[in-house]
Amino acid sequence: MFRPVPPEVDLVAMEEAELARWREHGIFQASIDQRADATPWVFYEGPPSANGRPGLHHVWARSYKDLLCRFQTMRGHRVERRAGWDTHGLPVEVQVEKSLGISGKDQIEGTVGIAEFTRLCKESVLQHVEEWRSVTERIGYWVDLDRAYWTFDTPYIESVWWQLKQMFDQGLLYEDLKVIPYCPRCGTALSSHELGQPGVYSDETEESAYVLLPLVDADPNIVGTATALVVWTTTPWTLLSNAGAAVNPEVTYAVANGVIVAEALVASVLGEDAEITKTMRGADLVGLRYERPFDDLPAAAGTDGWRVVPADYVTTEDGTGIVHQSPAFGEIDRQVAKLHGLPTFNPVGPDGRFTNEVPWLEGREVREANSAINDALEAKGRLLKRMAYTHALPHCWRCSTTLIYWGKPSWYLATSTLKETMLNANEGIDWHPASIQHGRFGDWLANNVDWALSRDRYWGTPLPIWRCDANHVTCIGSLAELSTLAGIDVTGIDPHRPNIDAVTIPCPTCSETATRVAPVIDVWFDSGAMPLAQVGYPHVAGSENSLQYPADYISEAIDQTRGWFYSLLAVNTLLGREAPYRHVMSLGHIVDADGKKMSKSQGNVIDPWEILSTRGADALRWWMFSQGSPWASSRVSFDVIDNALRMTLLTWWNTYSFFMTYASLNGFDPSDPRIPAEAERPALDRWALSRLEATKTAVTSGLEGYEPLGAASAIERLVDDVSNWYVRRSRRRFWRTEAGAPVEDSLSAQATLHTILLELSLLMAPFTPFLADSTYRELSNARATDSVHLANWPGEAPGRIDDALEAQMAVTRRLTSLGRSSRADAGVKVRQPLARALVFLAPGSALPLLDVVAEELNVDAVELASDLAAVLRYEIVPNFKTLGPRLGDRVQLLRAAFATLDGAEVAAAVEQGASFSVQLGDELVDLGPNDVELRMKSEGAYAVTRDGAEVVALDLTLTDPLRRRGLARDLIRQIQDLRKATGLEVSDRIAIWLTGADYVSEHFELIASEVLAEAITASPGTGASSPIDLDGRIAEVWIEKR
RNA sequence: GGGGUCAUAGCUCAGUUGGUUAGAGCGCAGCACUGAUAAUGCUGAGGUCGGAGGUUCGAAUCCUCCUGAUCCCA
Repeated sequence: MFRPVPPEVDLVAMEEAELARWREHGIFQASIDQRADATPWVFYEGPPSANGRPGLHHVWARSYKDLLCRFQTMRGHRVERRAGWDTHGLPVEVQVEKSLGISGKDQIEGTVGIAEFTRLCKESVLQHVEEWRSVTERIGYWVDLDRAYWTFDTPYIESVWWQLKQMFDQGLLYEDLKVIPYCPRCGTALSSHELGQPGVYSDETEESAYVLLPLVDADPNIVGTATALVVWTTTPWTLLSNAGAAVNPEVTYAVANGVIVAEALVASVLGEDAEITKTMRGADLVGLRYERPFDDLPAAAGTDGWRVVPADYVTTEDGTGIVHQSPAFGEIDRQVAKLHGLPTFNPVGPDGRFTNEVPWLEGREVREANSAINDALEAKGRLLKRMAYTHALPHCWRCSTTLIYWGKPSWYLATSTLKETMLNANEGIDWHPASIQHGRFGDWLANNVDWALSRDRYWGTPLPIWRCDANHVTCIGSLAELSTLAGIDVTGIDPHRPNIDAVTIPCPTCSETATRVAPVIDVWFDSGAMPLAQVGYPHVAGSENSLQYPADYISEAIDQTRGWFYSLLAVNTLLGREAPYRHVMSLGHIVDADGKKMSKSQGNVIDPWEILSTRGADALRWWMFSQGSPWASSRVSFDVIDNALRMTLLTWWNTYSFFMTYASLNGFDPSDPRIPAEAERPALDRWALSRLEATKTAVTSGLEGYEPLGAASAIERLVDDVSNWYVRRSRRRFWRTEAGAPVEDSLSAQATLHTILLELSLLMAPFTPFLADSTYRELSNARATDSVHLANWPGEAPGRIDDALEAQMAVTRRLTSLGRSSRADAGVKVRQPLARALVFLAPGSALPLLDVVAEELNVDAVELASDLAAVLRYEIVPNFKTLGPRLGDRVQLLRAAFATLDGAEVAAAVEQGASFSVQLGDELVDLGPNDVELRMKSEGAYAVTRDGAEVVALDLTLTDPLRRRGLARDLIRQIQDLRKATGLEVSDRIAIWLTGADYVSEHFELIASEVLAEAITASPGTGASSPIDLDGRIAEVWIEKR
């Protein structure tokens, strides 16, 4: 029934065989289908952007996703997992640009054309997805790749459109300026990534200006004799669009020389001798009105600008402490303006030159106009001073032109209006680690600003907004809706650019022709829309039934806090839905062995295939789950993975191989009626089963509680306990060669180990799905179509729990360890039997299994000693946990006071549960038995080792019989070595001739049985002999195979 | 520049609500075992818990600042 399994395992080959079998028999699909009516446990796959090869950090996230999905499946849930691919976005475009050897919008539109460009983008994504599929499969990440959602699919895009339309209809989608780093020569915005390129920032000298803003109708009680504010700007060209002045409400401002600046900056702005005539707080200045520096730009009726507004970001590090606000040319300015209702003016065109709104500067490049603007201010008496100022400015990496910050019309989502809703939703989310909830994520939500949605690019979901010349705006929710309005059927078109740009509609308001606005949308919206869009809601037939919302679980790396974790919440909050996920696991990053981030440029990237093709997926997965907290960043190297593999997986496999070897030899049958019931088995078996049960509980609660490390650690301990204690202590019970050995005992051991290994395969299934399945099927004699992944999570067997026995075994193992330490100290080998060991236990301790201690320590008797005073001295240690609260700072006196006590006397009192008193300073204090702990100090001739109150004392007295037994054992070991050296099989019988060992002749029978000798003859044999050194005496032995 | 997280043995990491002896594995040293054996076990050395203050009878643990790493944002 069982077949032998070699102790060496080729994990990679085994995994590939399992993969093939899973594929052939559709195990993944079966694991879902067989639970068709079960309660769903909903998982969302955060779509990876497939614009490059999958790295180790992707394997990391995918492993944690798979872990809990497999676990919950085995717990009896239906866990559908649809794969997804994030296909749009700038990184894809950049890659295509690179491969074409082009760069910039001019070349995309002029040389290549949008149609060809987007076609190439799609092709590029598809090319990488193949690699993703194969890594995904190889690591055993079960996710439905065949039904994957693709963000470029028409039903997906239509769902995104529909979702946007819901927001538009509620007035949550609007157009405003967005301030961006902009190259006026190339006419393009630069991404933050482009700004991060080396050499982008370099020093530039500009003519800065200290500008006077004359106060209008100011209350002298507030401003004293001041007639003007002073602002400083390094960009005088933005003064034409000045809309307000910002002060820090907390900063102190001063009146000097008739103007207002921050008190701390009076000397630097107005000179050392400027006299301060009045001071006030910034808050007092808020609301003051002033005359705008230039009035070329007409202000619309009702405009409420040119006043002082508060802004916390204003500092007194440079300038005047009052900051000129030009919302079209500074992102912070824009936000301040939005908050306080300041107007926005933008007299600068896309070419970076003034428009005809400012006739005297029309056509001039803005930075070049600074000097003329300062001249004009000076002529009007509005310039306090002008000076050259040098600072680092960003430059276009293509053409080296100095960038300007420029307000470009963009589309926004009004997320900030739903800030409170999102904060409330966040309260209901279970974060792992918990600190994210009110830390990184909570802070991000609390500081929420509206989502800049539009991107002036090509490869993305087109913004479904159509607009006519009269500026009437129409938002479209589907291709069908578009067809109706357009009067032609466009339901079959690819909705990407440029196709969609060609579709025009008569404006529903004025009937003039409306065309689509140019932008596509931020790819993060694509991913945030996935709960509805992955099923094509609401357009796709049946999508309302297949919609699963919200997710029970999502997991991604921590950088997704502001990425997918946010976009999911924002999109679905804007849709008026509850929080889209209940539990989140936020993962740390994988870094290299030196703690450095892995990056292509550093050349320290480990290709997952290097590990998968040499160690296999289970080794990689197990390392991930067992190495540390998922949310801490983890250093990876081949060494640490090998270690994890050896430590637990190979030990597990070795134990399994051991079982299979003897189960096969013995013809073990788990249904053998002679197998004793679990409760009737020997203590060692019941202990192992209790450990199994405790482990099961720990693994279950660890995975239920999103704490995989605790679960993995519990398994590590079990594997170690089973291999290095249970099997080690039970080995002889598996042999079945000793005549007259009770068959029930052997059957107990085999049945116990079988149960443990079988249930362990279930517990390991979510962690190491390959090894688990391979061992499970062998152990359960399952068919190829069966799988551990179709099995249910093992049920509880509370009857197995035996805390008392576990405590006994724990004491037993601690004493064994102490005894070995004693032997090591005394230099007496374990092979040498000793007459007795004395053990002393802590008060209230569980009783050790004395026969086990005796066997492990190779002593004839273990005595539970009650009086060790002869060999040991008592030490009394205060229990600070009880005494601290009671005595307060007097606990510091205890140490000295205890030194004066009679240890033996106090110990006697304590053991009887009596109290005693101690002098603390001038006070006599009564202490109860719980207030102290008894410990032992070694003294005397025994080999004594202690740990806390537990003590093992070995009687080192050696008698001649003991010595002879020791030598006999030595002889046995050396003959065994000879057997192996001469190439004998373990079951071969031999005959022995022996000289020079007569003094152990009383043990010849034992020796014969241990080395499988049919006879021992105390005379020389024939042929060559081997010398055996027995404690200095040389014996000669001849071995002959029978 | 702002915010988050982290810092524990040579290395990789645990450490539950604060309790006086801070643990594991690897590595290192020594020893043992020898019917899972190019496997395994045991024992040992090794830490002022990044630094400085504070709270407390008591701090790896709570608070503040500093230093460094890292992530996010500017």
